[in-house]
Amino acid sequence: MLKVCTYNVNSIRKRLHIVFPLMEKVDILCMQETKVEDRKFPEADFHLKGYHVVFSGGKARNGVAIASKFEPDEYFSGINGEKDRVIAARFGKLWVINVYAPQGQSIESEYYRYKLEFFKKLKEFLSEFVDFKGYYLLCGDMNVAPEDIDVHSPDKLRNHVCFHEDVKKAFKEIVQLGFVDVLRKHHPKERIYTFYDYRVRDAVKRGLGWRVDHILATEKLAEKSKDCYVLLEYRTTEKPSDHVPLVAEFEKV
Amino acid sequence: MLKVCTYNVNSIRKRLHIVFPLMEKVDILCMQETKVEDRKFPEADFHLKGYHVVFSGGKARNGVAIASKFEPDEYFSGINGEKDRVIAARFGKLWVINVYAPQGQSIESEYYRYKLEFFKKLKEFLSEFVDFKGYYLLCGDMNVAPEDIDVHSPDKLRNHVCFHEDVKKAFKEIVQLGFVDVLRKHHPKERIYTFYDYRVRDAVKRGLGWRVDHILATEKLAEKSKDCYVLLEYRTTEKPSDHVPLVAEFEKV
DNA sequence: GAAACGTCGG
DNA sequence: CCGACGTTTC
Repeated sequence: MLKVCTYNVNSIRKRLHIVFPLMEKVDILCMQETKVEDRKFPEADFHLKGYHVVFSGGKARNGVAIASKFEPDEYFSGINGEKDRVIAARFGKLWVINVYAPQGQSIESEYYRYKLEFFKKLKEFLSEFVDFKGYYLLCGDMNVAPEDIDVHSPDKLRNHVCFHEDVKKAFKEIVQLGFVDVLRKHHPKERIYTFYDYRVRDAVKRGLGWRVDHILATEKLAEKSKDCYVLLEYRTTEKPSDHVPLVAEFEKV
Repeated sequence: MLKVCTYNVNSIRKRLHIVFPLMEKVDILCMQETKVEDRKFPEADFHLKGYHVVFSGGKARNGVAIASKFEPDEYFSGINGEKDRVIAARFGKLWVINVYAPQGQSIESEYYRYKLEFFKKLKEFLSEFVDFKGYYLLCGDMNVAPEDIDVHSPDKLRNHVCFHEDVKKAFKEIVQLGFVDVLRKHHPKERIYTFYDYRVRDAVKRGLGWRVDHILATEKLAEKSKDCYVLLEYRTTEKPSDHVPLVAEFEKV
């Protein structure tokens, strides 16, 4: 069994106490918002624990990394001239593409236009790069809740940058290139959230969450998926990220 | 036996892991540089451990506090319109006056003039307030090393704001009002430091310290002093202050 | 070197 | 609320 996890760490340096216990449970960990320049990435800590890690980030914001129990055969980072939002690594026949999509701030803002542009560029990249007859995994913090079931109050949130029609459409176009939403394959109707905003008090207790982190697999790979679930305990330990790790299990490819 | 301690905590909120173990060893703890507004002072933590505490500070800088195992009979804070550099409490016949003197930045700076002015005002206050036939303790971070033996390199430091002639004179005038330097009573020739600057690497190991924290007693009280010593172990634990707690032991008054 | 704070961003 | 960072002070 192969376990792959996506987790927005909200600073890798402040989350090592969560990341290493998590690595004991999974084989490949895709991280977003590492918030660290490459030269300051805590690479040695991973090596000391016997893990491999590849990363790509800039100062203070964004940043992505993939940690793994086996060494990637190859990897690259960056699309569209930006190095801190996409990193991909190949493990044998499996390509793992890890994405941190822009949040977008507000519907009217420049950042939202940039977010929509990002999805357009990401779609172009994936159309080129992915062999939809192969084993490809697209995971990360997409900053999109695709359906009403994926947010706590859909009718109140239709103008939110992570739930607006335009961004849902942009995301859907990517899925429709040929991906399967692995969580929904196994839990089509369950309310499962991967993000509880720090700023809303007792968000977990009150169920005020979002499903914005995703694991998407090409069909051939999705056929091998056995389950997909969140690890909420990591959102409720000491000094948590405001995201929740999302795990998918696959038969070995 | 009564044990009184002076300790520049360099943020009370970041030093509770040191302050509470220290309180197990002493009866009265005078703290400087609490660096916290009164409304954010961690008063509840002291009460939870069964200690009394009085404090007076402003935002971010300075700030003084006195914690104790018995309740003070009375206390006040502030001299000269400044509330965050002096606090005093009476325990029966004993008055404890806790001071955080300005550092002074550099000999030429405005802050140094203010430092000299502070000592002048402090002297005036003490002349008025202290009954030199009674039991009074003046302790705190004075930011003055009174003699050559009190700094690691006297000849290199004659222009330092904590070792300049003018500030030594200002401090000496206060002592000569009628105080005894309790550490020097018991250890007249020993090199004992209470401060090792964070910025000098391996300062403790290399002996690059200063004696700028003091416990001064009126003569009647000094007669009852049994010993005075530093607790260097608290400068070498996890997350230390750059100062060292200084303890004086007295027969009960 | 370490602390508080203000600003920016999620 | 919780990050990173720049600034100020010691």
